[in-house]
Amino acid sequence: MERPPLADAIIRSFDSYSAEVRKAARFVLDNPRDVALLSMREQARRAGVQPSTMMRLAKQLGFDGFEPVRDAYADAMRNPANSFERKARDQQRLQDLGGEQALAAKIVASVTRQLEALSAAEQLVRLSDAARLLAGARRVYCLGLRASHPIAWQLNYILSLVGDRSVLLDDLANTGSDRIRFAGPEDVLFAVTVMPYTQLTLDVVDYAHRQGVPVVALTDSPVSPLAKRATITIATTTESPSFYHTMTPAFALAEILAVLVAGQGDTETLDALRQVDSYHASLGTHAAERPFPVARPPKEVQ
Amino acid sequence: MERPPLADAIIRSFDSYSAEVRKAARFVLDNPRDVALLSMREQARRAGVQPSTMMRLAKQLGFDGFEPVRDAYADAMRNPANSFERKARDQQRLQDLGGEQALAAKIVASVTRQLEALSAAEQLVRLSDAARLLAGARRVYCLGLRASHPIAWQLNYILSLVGDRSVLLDDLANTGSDRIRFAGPEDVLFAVTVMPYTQLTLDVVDYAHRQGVPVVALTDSPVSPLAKRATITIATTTESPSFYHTMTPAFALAEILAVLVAGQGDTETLDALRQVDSYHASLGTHAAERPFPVARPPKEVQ
DNA sequence: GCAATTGTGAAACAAATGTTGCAAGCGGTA
DNA sequence: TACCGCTTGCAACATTTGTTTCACAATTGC
Repeated sequence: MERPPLADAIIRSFDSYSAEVRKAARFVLDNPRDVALLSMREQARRAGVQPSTMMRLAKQLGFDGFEPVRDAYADAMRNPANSFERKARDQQRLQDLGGEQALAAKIVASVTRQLEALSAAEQLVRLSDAARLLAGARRVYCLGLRASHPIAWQLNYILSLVGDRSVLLDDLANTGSDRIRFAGPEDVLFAVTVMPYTQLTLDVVDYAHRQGVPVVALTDSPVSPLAKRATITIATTTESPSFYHTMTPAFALAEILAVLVAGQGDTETLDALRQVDSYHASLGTHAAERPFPVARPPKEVQ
Repeated sequence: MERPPLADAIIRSFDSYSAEVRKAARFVLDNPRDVALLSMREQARRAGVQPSTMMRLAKQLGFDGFEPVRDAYADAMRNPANSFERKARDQQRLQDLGGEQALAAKIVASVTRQLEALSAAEQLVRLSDAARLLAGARRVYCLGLRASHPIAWQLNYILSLVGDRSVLLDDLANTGSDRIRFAGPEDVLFAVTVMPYTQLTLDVVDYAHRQGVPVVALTDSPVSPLAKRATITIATTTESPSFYHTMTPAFALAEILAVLVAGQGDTETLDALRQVDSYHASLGTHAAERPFPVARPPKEVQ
């Protein structure tokens, strides 16, 4: 299914839909396969919408009911964008369209391969060990400077959603890491740096290590200078076909780690999320479209 | 669906089936797609067989009923790339792992699949279009708040390595986006937000749009509120098996986009990188692990 | 050739499906 | 305030679904 049947039509008239119908349309756009594979009611459920709304969407698209819509999507799935054929064609197009898109595709391929490798057994063990360590900590100090900033920030952000134990060691006026002074053996320092290693990060980790603070290191090698000081080292790759190394695998790891740590909280996590939700609701932080990040009933949280 | 789920099992025991069940099995083998897309009764009709016979086939295959069979085929259709074999293997491994590691593995798998999708032809076209637009801009304003911060930050960071045209619209004291006042039609605003959309981001984009500033939007749907104001919309997914949506695909996109933009600079980019290198060398930002100054052309800079 | 076993078709079931109609809710207008 | 049109959720509808049951037919072994 290269281009889902009604995608264009939906996008074109999306603005004229009502709020609920939009939710339905969103679902259809995002999950074209499920339109054919799931019952309408099930789709309504997942889209967070009444079955009647799916009907309304179908009718607004000019159909008698939802079944014809399903049929359209089923047809599209029957003659598959023959993955073989299509890949060949895509490859061909890359050749034609020159270096830029080819480079982008190469990077995607490279990063994808690196991500896949993250599900190696030992990685998972490391991750869950690290999660347990972080979950048990009084406070979690997050440190990632320069290129590693997004990674540390992301961990701190997600942890901050579900509690107040996380501290981001970053600030204006070069005072970011000062708060590490208050860390002790019952805390944990989460530190990120990859080659070329940021000196300040190493220094702070060194200090924390001497103070007996356990360290979870996210870095690019088990023999990186960070790893030496770390209680647990999570290693990832940063290779990229371009001039700039990629931080995407590290970012993914931090995200997963954060989710695992939050998951250890269980009910407290859910409470905190609900609280975050109502907080932002009363502040009007978000454009009103759907409740906070809990996209679906959070039954998968553990 | 390279290899239909139960093909092997069916072929293996085909001979032991009765005449009617064989008809059913034959149909399943010949029309694997229809197994997922049609109702069981309809399949029975087409196979020239009673519904009960389909049931019997399912039970002979070791299932409780026909629905699980359908599910198996539906799963196979959802990610055509993943061969059945591989999925089975992954599934097996998940069983062996604890809930926590299983969740981690699931997230990795999900994100990997989403990343793969980024190399679709239209995505690449969008990316390179966006890159061209950004490369031609006088200034590039980067805006991403809350969960989208790492994405905007990353683009700004990489662009800052190779020039001084990038401005991050973020700051202390809620003054972050003020500088958008200076943007005009010869600049570009790069804005990121996903559901639930940050109101301030939408407002700023709105303002910039009215000022005639071209907008490159990185968001989660072609019908997101961001997309309406955007000159070019790059859409990505954020689904995750966990309670928190993933920003990893968006992060990867930003990284790639940044690299493409930097690549347009060519010689200037290389000059800038060399300069960055010597700058950090003289400040001692990085731990000297690598021979310094860089012997080879500096293709990797932090 | 008969009994026992197996395979088959038809009818019946509850559950789930697609669809419809209606009343309550909402925001804007007179 | 009363009214309007539009949107939304709910309950009900007739079908259709997957599944079970059972009587009958076919096949088998003796």
